[in-house]
Amino acid sequence: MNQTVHSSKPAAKKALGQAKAAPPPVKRAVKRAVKSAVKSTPKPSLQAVATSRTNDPERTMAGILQVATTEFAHKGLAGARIDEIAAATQTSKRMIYYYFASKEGLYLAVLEESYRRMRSIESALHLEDLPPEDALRRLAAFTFDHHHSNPDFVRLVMSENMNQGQYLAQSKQIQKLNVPAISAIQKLYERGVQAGVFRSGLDPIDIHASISALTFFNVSNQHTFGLIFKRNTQSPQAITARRDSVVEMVVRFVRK
Amino acid sequence: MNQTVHSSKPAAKKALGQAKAAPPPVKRAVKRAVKSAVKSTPKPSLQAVATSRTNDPERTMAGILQVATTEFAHKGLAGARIDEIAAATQTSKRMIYYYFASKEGLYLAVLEESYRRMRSIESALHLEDLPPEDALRRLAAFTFDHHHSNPDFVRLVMSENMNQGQYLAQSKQIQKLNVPAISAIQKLYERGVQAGVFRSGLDPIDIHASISALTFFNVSNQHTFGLIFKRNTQSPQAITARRDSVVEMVVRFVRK
DNA sequence: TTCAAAATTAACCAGTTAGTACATTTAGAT
DNA sequence: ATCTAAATGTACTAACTGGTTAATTTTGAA
Repeated sequence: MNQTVHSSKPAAKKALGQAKAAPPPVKRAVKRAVKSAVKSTPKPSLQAVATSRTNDPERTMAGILQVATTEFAHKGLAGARIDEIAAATQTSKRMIYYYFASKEGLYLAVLEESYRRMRSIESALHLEDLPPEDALRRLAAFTFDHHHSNPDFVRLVMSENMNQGQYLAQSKQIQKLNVPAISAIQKLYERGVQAGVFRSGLDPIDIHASISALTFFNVSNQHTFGLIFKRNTQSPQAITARRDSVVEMVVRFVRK
Repeated sequence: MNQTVHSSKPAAKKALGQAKAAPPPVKRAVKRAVKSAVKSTPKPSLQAVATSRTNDPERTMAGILQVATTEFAHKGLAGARIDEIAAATQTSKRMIYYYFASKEGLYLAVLEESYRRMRSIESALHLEDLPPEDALRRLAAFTFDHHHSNPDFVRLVMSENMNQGQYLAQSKQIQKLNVPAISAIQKLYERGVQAGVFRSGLDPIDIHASISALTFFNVSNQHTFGLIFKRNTQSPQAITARRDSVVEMVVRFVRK
């Protein structure tokens, strides 16, 4: 008869396979939260609080996402523990399942949120205002710093590659976000070619791949690399030197 | 009284912290196996086999390691399942613990074995026979192919970086292996500088880092990258183009 | 031939972990 | 003021999972 979609244990595995475990409550809650954010959000004063509960779905979800991001970034999907996420939250495990339906659902939400945040930061670089080579240097240096100061994002991407991209593949959202990133470098490159400072015939995506590779690896493989070559790859000097080297490499690659 | 080193549950956590879970049986078994490999290895003929057991510790261990390598490479340390490894083996779960003491012990053994195998392949490149730039091209192209055709190794390294290198840090063995790798590129680079074709003042380890980054990323991030840029990064043409680009990038970086 | 150590098997176990049932409280709409 | 849906807390569970116990068979050496 009318069960709640599925009966007992196989729930998680189903969600995994279907990518459609997204619970209705989520959207409604978000909508409401936006509203409440507009209207002066009457939070109880610290004094008045004693034993009463405060419903704040937006904050609850945001809190869960924040904690979960750290957990998944540090331990990966398989290594992360829902109980530990719940414990580090202001709320309970029940709420995680209420909003995100499953461990996989939460992981996907974390992935989406992280990608979204990263791309939104990337936007305001104003490469158009600079001469092509300067713009390229700036882009490379910025990407380097970007990865370096967002290790959790890097680790989430590593984790997702361990998962063979199966969760990213489920998210239409994320895949839309990344088209603008490439158009920036494309315009920059074409500008350089027309100015006669860049050699022609290169593929913007290939250039982007190289920049990503050089800057991503610096964070993603810091542990094994540092260990094997007995070198502190994370000292300020090492970081600066490495960034200069990466920028130089990228520029020399496209320069005529 | 005389227990087998440790008594009940904390065994795994101990192995993790101490790096000294290596069970005595291992070395003895290896020694013996070498011997038996010399003396015509009396394996039972296929016909004669029926219900009797055959002791072959070397093969048992090798089989476990092989299966475990695949499992850990695909699912990482946390995602891997001892039961699944055991099931895919000719032998039983008990044997895994007999030889490797714990999940972590097995993981470390896999890591060591993989690093060892990779480095031993890298040896015979004969870069000395080529002019510096050709040698550099060859080294870069080889490294690219090497990573591309050993995705399991790449994934193990990714996994270990997710673990923040804590298992690699336990292995003296592995850390010794990697010094020769850098001396090759160092000699090559110095040769190029003296020949006047490479610019001076570069750091061989930095060059190595760039080569590794460009070639490693191509495998490690193939899933997320391909998905986001809607590009098949693994077609033969794409691979060839990418390799050419990487080689060109490296050469242009060091060239005068 | 005997015998002890090494190798192996099969059944078992206790802690962990994702997920749930159920009861309760909050809050906006009428 | 009332009422209903959304939000939340507590306690629970079934399955999984790393690891073990105890008994058995092989094997090489004396």
